[in-house]
Amino acid sequence: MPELPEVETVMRGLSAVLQGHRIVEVELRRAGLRFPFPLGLARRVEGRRVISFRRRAKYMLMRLEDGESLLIHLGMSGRMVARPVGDAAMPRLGPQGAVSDARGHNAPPEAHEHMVLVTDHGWRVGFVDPRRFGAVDLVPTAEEEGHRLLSGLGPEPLDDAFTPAALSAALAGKRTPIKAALLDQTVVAGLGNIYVCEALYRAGISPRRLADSCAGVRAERLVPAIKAVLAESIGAGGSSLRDYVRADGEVGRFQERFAVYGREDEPCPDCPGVPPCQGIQRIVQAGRSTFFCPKRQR
DNA sequence: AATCAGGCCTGCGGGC
DNA sequence: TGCCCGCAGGCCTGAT
Repeated sequence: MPELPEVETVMRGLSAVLQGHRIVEVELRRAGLRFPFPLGLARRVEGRRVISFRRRAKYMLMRLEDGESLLIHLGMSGRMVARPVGDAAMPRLGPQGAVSDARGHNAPPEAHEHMVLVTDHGWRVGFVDPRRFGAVDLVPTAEEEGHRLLSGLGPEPLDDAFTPAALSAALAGKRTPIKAALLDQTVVAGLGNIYVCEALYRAGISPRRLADSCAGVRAERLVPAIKAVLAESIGAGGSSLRDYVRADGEVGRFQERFAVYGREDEPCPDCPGVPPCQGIQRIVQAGRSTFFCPKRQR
């Protein structure tokens, strides 16, 4: 589910619930996810106050007092759910960070809720991840960037440092299709299958074009397209291909604005009617679906 | 060094 | 209605 805009939205939802509060208990329902939970996870988090949050690519970092950060990655199917303890209303933090249906606090735990943080202000925040491709780790706050999952990441696409020149340098010499290059987190960090498709569409670049040939003038179109689609999605609360609700009670709605993703055989929104384009095509690249308009994207 | 297929897991929707 | 198959938003590993 979660690419950069979704992780950003979830992180903001978590921040609204947790920042400034103390974790009084950590419940672990299994030994780990993609890899084992860090040694002493519960002991090292319990009793600590949550200082702040930040996001790096698709990773969330929850800074705790005493200098450690809880790193959370949602993988493909991860989401956060939050509910006040002992209250009739039971908000949930969906993939976008938040609140939905009501269940009694004695209701059985949600399926695949692998870790729960209980706070001193009476909230339970759970990490639900059916496919278990997610990850949890602890890292010294001063050494976050050196964590093995973060150290190799490329630039943040919304940072000023992510410029056409920087992207061109990263693409130069790459003999792989631009679609695959943009999914490479060392080139730019945080894009996934959906937003790569959408950004290439906006930039009018074929997903099959060699990455090397996108350095230069095409990067001048690609970088603003990437920034725009991410910023618009964050502004819409991310996209939800499943049901979920945010902390403010709104669902992420950006999926309604996808131009190409998941729209095989639908007309391309920007092609003029005559002669009609053949519509959005789906192809498979590196084992993943790519959606694009062959007429508009060259 | 760079690139790609395969694997990790479970759930869901479409077709029969 | 029910079963089976293909597919899914990420990322790491190993083979080439």
